[in-house]
Amino acid sequence: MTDTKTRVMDSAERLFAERGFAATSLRDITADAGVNLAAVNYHFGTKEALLSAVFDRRFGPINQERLELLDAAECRAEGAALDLEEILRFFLLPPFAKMQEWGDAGPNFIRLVGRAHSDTNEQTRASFLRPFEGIVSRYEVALRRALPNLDRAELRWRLHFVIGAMAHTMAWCQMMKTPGRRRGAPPEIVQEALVRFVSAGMRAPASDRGGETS
Amino acid sequence: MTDTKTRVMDSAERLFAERGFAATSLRDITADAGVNLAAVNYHFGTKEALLSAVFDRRFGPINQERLELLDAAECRAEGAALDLEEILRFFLLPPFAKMQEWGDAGPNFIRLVGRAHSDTNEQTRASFLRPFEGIVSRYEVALRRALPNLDRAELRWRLHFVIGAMAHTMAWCQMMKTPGRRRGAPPEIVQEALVRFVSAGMRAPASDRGGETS
DNA sequence: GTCTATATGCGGATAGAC
DNA sequence: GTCTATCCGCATATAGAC
Repeated sequence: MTDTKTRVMDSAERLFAERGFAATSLRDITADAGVNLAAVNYHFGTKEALLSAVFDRRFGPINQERLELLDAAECRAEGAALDLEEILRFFLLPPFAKMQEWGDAGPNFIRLVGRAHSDTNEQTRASFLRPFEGIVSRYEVALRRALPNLDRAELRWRLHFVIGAMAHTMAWCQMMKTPGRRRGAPPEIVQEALVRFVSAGMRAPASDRGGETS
Repeated sequence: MTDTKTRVMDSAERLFAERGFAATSLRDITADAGVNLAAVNYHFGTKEALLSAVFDRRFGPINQERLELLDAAECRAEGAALDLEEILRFFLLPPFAKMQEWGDAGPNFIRLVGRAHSDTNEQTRASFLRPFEGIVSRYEVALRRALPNLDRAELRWRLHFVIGAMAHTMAWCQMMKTPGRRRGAPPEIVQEALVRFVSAGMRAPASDRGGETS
């Protein structure tokens, strides 16, 4: 039996992902976790603080891996521009890699993050979107070096589309096959398909003025 | 002064898009609309029925246009396969075209739909996702004809990524410039960028086994 | 740290006058 | 069709015993 705090976070993670934050009551969570209602306020203070705790526990590690992979590769490259597909791989794959590391609890969090990407609430933005935007800026610089002929605004929009494809895949990650399920492709197949798709999208011929070719 | 029913739907549309369904109370809506609380139950019955009404009002026309554009083009082609980019244009552009037709109220609904794409609630699925899935199946057939060498499962996933890129762009459509705003690109620019991006993604070289080249 | 009990307010929905 | 007033349950959060 794991400890109360962890049990609450696990249940919250799953229920927030399935029903959304506002539609999930603390009673739903504590009933699911098999703990007392008052334990939530004792351990976390408020419902919003619980949401932040749920994000912080797993989103930090994902983003740290994103940064470390990029840093390490840039260090190895000694000033040369990185390969486009490599950069996209570093950006896209950590969520799915961690999902598999985390076992049964992984998909819950990944779904939650997938949905959070289209969330405009101020509470979600604070604990989720703000740190993510730092990552995006960092990758935007790397991508600009890999695609030096692509118009800056166009690159920003394409990065936006990359995030959309990734977020949607995360939100519906239950469509991927895990060892126990019948339907759906294994995560590795989907990940590779995603990388191929967005790599080609980033390299698309540009509009009439200002061209990127290869 | 427009009629009460319309005012309620307009406010609901905006607030559902901004805060989400569960986080928006009927009191928020009626206060924003400047109508009496009881009017909601008189005109719509329940809060869920109001949500359905909000979807039905605008999502039907969008999907009808998607179908009509595809039908008309297939009719003109007289049995020949359509061009990939043309198909994607028919699928992707109606939401944005309608958004601009609808003026100030347009972006609210488009954001709502963008968020709904990653919603797994049963209530949202019923009034939104089910009809959409019919459209997707129809387009999947057309795409398979345009990309006959692409593996079927791979095509499904790529269509999934297309939807993700589109949904994310819809959810953040306030980033596009409308006549009165300073920042952001005009919608036409973004739409074209999206079409170019996903067209290239769909045509990406396939994995080792089973290839699609041009 | 964990429980019971409860304060306090907001939620959707309705009754019934006009 | 529109209003006021209200029912009633559920929400978050807390007090205080153990």
